[in-house]
Amino acid sequence: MAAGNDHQDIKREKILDASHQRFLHYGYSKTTMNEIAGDLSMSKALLYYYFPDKSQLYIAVMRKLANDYLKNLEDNIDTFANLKDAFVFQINTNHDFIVSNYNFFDFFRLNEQNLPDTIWEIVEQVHLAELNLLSRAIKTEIERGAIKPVENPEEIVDLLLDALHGIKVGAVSQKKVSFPRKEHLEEIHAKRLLLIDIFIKGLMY
Amino acid sequence: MAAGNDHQDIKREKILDASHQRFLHYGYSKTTMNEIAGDLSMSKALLYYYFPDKSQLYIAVMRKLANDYLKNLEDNIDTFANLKDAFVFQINTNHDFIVSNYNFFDFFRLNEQNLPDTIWEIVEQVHLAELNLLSRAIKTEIERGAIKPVENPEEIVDLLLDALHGIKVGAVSQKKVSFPRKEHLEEIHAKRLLLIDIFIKGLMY
DNA sequence: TCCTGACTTTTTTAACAAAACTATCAAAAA
DNA sequence: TTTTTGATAGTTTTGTTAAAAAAGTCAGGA
Repeated sequence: MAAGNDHQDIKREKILDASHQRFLHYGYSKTTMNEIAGDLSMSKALLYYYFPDKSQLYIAVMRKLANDYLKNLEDNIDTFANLKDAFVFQINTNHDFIVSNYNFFDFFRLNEQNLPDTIWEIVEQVHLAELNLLSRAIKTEIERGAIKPVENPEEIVDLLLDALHGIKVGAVSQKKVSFPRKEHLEEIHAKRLLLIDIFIKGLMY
Repeated sequence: MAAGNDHQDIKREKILDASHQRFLHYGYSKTTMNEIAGDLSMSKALLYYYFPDKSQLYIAVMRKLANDYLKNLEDNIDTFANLKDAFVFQINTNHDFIVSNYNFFDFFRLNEQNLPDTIWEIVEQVHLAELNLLSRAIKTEIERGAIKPVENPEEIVDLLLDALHGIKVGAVSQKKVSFPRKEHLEEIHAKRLLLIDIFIKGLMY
């Protein structure tokens, strides 16, 4: 029983890896179940033995990425001496995450049709986790007496995350595109560091 | 000659008004030249006598809106005692402008296909004007000694405008939609005021 | 329990005709 | 000479349908 599940889990992982590669390079709608099965030298029907349908497979890949990202954040966010370092770590981690999975998220935008609705739940989940982690960091900093007490830390963090998310580069017309181009990521990252700097000072005494 | 041009200008204004109404209610691609002509009880061919084509007509409407908006900003932005009031005036003005032309801008988003490319020039123009006005406000405040000197005021204003633009409300999935829903505008406005407050404090000594 | 080939059902694509719309123009009206 | 229009040419969008591709199922084999 246990050995059987182990074997199943290993196979599931292999399927997730192969799917990840396909989705990363070609996106959801340009990846077929036959192609994934072909990469793994297995029949398409076997994919349906391990995953109920294509959308659930995609979601499973996404969930794995999200878990890795959150794990990284949770393991480190409490280790910093002050609020600014914690916030800087969050945007650095986020930046690295986006860079290494750029194509995956490039496809994962409004342009892509037929994306399963449930992915938004994962995004929501990640967002809530980030909100909690950073709110806790603010509360700690207030107790420490380093910044002014605020009635609602979650509100402040939500505001900051929105603001960070709004940072774009280039001309206005370029800013309208939903997902930033790869060559702009570094510049966006730099601007976010600047925003963090000003924002944190605004919270201080 | 002068009387002739006057008459032409009046007619052009009437066409712009009728077009504005149509574009406001139905958007660019769902408005036909026949409908505009019908509203004015004139032939479609006459529209082409006053405007070279449909896109130029749309752009003319847009330019008129932009000019009114900028005029309002330029006339008042220098009359404030401090930087915060100037910034608050900017977002209030912007808010009112969006509210009263909501449908126009609701259509004016990525969903709308076939929008003439040249409209981005107008958006860019408005953005640059805002950038200049607000940068000047910062410079004034620095001379006044109220905030810390910054090497590049334009950079700061650009950052703030991006951040303000990123402010959304509701769940993450809702935030993905390009243009905010009408019932969220007030909440967004409130959050922007909060962001301004923190941001300005971050610029102060 | 794990796996497959063959099969059914659903979705996407391509081609093309019909309809709607933009844009033009010669000529009439003012 | 300037302003206006009906008729019409040219282009884009829409609707239809058949073929191709892909998703998803299933009976049965190892």
